[in-house]
Amino acid sequence: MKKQLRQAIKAALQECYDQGTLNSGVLPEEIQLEIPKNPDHGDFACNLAMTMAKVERKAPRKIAEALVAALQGNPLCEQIEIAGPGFINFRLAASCWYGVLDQVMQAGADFGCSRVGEGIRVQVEFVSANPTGPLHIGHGRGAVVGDAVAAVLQAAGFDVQREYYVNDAGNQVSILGRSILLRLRELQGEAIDFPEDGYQANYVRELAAKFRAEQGDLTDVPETAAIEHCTRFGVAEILEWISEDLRAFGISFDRWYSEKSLYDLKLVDKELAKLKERGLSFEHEGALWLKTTDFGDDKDRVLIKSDGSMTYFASDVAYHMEKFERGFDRVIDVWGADHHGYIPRMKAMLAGLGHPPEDLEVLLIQMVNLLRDGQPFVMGKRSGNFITLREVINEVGRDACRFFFLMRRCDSQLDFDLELAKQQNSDNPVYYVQYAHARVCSINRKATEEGIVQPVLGEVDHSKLKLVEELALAKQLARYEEMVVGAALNYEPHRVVFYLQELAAQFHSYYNRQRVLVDDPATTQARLYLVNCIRIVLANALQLLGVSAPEQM
RNA sequence: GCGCCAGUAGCUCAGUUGGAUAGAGCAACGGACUUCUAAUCCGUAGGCCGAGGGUUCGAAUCCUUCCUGGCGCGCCA
Repeated sequence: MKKQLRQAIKAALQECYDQGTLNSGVLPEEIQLEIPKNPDHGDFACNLAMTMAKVERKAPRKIAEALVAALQGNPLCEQIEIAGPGFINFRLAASCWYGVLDQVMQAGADFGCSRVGEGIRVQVEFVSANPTGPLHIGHGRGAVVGDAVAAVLQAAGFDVQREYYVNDAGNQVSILGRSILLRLRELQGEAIDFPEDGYQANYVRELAAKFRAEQGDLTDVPETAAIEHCTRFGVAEILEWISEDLRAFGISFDRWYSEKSLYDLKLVDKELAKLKERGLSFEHEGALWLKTTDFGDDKDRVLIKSDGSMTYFASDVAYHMEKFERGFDRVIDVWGADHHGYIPRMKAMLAGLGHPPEDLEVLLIQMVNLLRDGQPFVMGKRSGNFITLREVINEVGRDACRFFFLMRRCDSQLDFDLELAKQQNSDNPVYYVQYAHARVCSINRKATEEGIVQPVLGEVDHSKLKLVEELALAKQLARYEEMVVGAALNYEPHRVVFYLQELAAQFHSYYNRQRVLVDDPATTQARLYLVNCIRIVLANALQLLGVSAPEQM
């Protein structure tokens, strides 16, 4: 719809030049059309006359007059007005808007999908929590946002892969291994002195007990090998928990990428060699550094420590180089906001290798403040005082939980009060939206009871839809695809949430004011058609968020 | 000290990438169930968009200086 109008304006502009009513000959790159807040200003407003005032050296209103003269008689438009400082306001014919109903019916579950991202390969890496303990609430937010970002990108036609990076190498997991081993010794009756930096939580004891039951006591095994055994066991077990938790949340990954495999396959060495070859790394005081300051970082960064061990950064560099070698055009990382200091060095690394830094997009997910009855929960993996994501999902439900996490822009902090989220049962916006869907289903059930046949595509008399709220609903549906594209290009799934709330509100209002099943069969058919289009769009949008669309509530 | 994010109604937040009179939801107040589901709807009230300065036809939005809150600034992961 917007495209057609834009095309018409472009043609009108050309006509003005041909006829000499406008002279600059400048063709703007993009003609901006926006949906005005105030419905009195029409369906679309165009600011072209104002932006052209400078090059054209004419008053905006004069330019607008010339354009409007050229646009007269266009069948798309019912009314064209010049308003305010020089806006051109378009009101489209109702028949244009009701055309989208047929598009919704025809496309069904695919309505809203587009091809703007066609042929572009995108990887979304998210969660990627260390496999040293169960997921907590902060991971949950990143998980849902990452999943929804991937979903809107897919809907916009991008070729998307979801990946989880498993930090199964390095210090943290070997601390886990040592912690398990110590608990194992404890089970064997040894008095142990549990270190400060060990994992104190109870699940480590459970892992030790399970290890003992399955693999025995490790009595004659040398310490380093024993720790390694425990590490592998612990990582595998915990990854199992994590993937179960994510499944419960409706999230699955195309690939789980092991950090350890980077080392096993010598990929880290290989990528570091490439950096050296390009003169991007240098030795200093026995360590190997990456010269990130040449590309906007404020310090150079260590890749190999003077004791010969690799930093985390080294494997991250190798991992991201490898991502691009796999052929992704764009790589999206979803991180906790506390890692934001890491972005400049990653972008610097890419720039050094000749990639435009924009190819890597880092989404920072701000903290979740977990509360219960207004009291803050102090979280810490090692202290053992935390609520797992699983417990939260069990307590407040998957739909409410996902919806809640997606309601805000990810770069603002989120207070999550468990009692509030549960208590909100009737006030929670997720039910409001789901209820709208269930209500349409209920109308359909009633229609079937009364022997009314569902309307068929192409056999509906749109002219029976005469009310302003019906037209407004059709316009809202027409906006859906563009909203999804915007959410995808900006990585902002919360737009889908706000759209859903608007559409549901419009529907509820309509429902309360008008009956769908009325005496006149043609009107009944037209209204059934309209509300079922609404149902389809509600379901499609909820699907993007990973929230269910119940038929009955 | 330097950097990142945020600051909009009493509370929680949107704000179409610079557009016209700044919007929702809670909370408050007043109404609507003999109807396809009241988990709903209708109405009232609520504002110095953190503060100052700048950019222009036009600023909550862009630039700048402050203020407040959160988070970072290791040869930790």
